[in-house]
Amino acid sequence: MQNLVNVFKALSEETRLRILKLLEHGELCVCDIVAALDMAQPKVSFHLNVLKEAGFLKDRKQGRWTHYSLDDSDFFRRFLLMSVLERIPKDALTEDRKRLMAFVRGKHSWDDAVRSSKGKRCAGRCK
Amino acid sequence: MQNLVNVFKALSEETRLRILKLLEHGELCVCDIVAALDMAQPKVSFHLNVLKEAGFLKDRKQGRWTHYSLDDSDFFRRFLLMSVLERIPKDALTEDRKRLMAFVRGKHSWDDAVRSSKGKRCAGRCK
DNA sequence: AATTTATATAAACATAGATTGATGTGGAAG
DNA sequence: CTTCCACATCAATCTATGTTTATATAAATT
Repeated sequence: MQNLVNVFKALSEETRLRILKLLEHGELCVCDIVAALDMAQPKVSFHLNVLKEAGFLKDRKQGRWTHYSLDDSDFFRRFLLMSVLERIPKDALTEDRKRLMAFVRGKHSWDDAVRSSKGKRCAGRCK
Repeated sequence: MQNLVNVFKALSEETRLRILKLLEHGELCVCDIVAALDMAQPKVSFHLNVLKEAGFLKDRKQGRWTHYSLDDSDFFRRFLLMSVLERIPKDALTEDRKRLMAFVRGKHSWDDAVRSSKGKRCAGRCK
């Protein structure tokens, strides 16, 4: 029963709903999410962990990066995710998406400029 | 968005899930729920109010009593209720039901004893 | 009107959850 | 093997939520 409670607890915080919505169209690394939400990194890591523990997210580690994505392995959670994502007002995430896109663009142009000379690094806010 | 958050917040507490489960088969007055949960009355009233504010319960006042029941007017909440009720392990509520039944039995036998002489009053733990 | 009963509300207190700032870890680059 | 970077974790603080005790309200009975 406590398990069920934790599922709902994970969904009862605005930051976490924003994270889920950001991940709607595919995986993102932590620094992407930090940039999109414009929040301190430990704060974001905290919420990512809550969502992961509750079974809503899975992570994939690759080198220095950790990529998070929606975990659709459980039917109940998947349904909850669906109804959450569709119920978040569209304009609530406009700024997040704007920041995310700007950040990702930054990463790519940086990559292009220094490709094969210095390798990859995180752009913009990651310093 | 905060509205959506509150829906999940209401479901992320064990006492409140127990209340919902108790109401699965029909309305109950506050004193019934207090007896079933074996908790202080203000505590129960607090949780009933959280569930009501979140749109999961409605109330019906009749004389000195307030009867609460599941509010099935909204589709989303109704679905949430369904999946919650079906996911609560059966044995988790055995004691609650036992206490509820004992209490309700108490009310009736008391009623029978004094019917039409003193009118109705709450039995057992309500003193 | 005074009293009793069912429930609600308020204030004080306790606990759990979230935020922040500092530090730790592990991989990759130099 | 040292440094840098992405991320995680920790300890301290702050805030929100739940609990308790006492009191208020309102209906019904006396």
